[in-house]
Amino acid sequence: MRGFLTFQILWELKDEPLYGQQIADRLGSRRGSTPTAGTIYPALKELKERGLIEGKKDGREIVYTLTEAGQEGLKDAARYFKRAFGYIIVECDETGFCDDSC
Amino acid sequence: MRGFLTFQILWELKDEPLYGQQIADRLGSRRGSTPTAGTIYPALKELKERGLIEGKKDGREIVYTLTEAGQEGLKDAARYFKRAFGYIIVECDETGFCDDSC
DNA sequence: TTAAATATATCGGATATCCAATATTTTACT
DNA sequence: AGTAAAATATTGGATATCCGATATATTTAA
Repeated sequence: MRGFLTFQILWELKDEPLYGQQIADRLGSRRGSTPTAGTIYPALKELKERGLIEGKKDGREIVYTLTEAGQEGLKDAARYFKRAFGYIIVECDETGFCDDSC
Repeated sequence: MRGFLTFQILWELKDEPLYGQQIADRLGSRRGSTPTAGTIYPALKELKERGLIEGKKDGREIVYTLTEAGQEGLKDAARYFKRAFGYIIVECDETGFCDDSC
C-alpha cells in the first residue's frame, strides 16, 4: 500500500459499497477536509486498475466494492498500519495524551 | 503536520531524547524497513528549522529533544491522527480484522 | 597513528500526493 | 425540451516524500 488515501478508501469499502462522492464525504468527516474530485477519482481509478475495487454503474453514480484481491490487500495494509502506527493510538488512549481538554 | 515521518519522529522523542540513528532504528522496528540517512537527516533538519526539536552534540552523536513548540505540535498532530485514523485501529482490534492468524 | 566503524550531512532525482481548473455525462425539475 | 444540479473524469502543476550516492567528521581499535 502506498498512501494513506487509498488505504482509507479501501477501508471505507470494507463493509458496504459506496460511490465516489460518498467516499470523499466520509474521508472528509474523518480528516476534517474533504478530498476534492481531482484527488478522489484518480485514486479510485488506480485502485480499479490494480484490481482492488470494481465499479458498477448505478444511475449517475458508480458504486464501488472490494474485489477478492482488494479484501486481501486491505487486510495486509491494515496489519501493516496497525503494526507501524497502532502503538501511537494505544498510547494516546492509555496516557490521555490525545485528550483535547484544557 | 505534513507527513507521517516527521510526526512519528516527534512521537519517538516524546518521552526520551534520541539521536538520529536511534530514531531511524526505532522507526525501522515499527515499519519493517529503516529510513535511510537521506531520509532521516533532512527530516530532522526540517523539524529543527521549524523549531520543534533541538539538537545537542554529544560526542559523535546529536541528541534531539522536543522543544516547547514541539510538544504542542506533537499534541496537535496526535489529536488529528487519532481522529482521522484511530477508528481503523479500534475497529481492527474490536473485529479481529487485523489478526494475522491463518 | 593509521584504519575501520559510526554518525551526520547534502544533493539529485524518481515517485507520490493532492488540488485547482475544466469538461463531460447523467439525472431531476420545470 | 431546456436548465440546473450532481457525479464522474482528466490534465497540469506545485509540493512532499524518500532513497541512492556521496561526502565529512568523530570515535574506536589495531
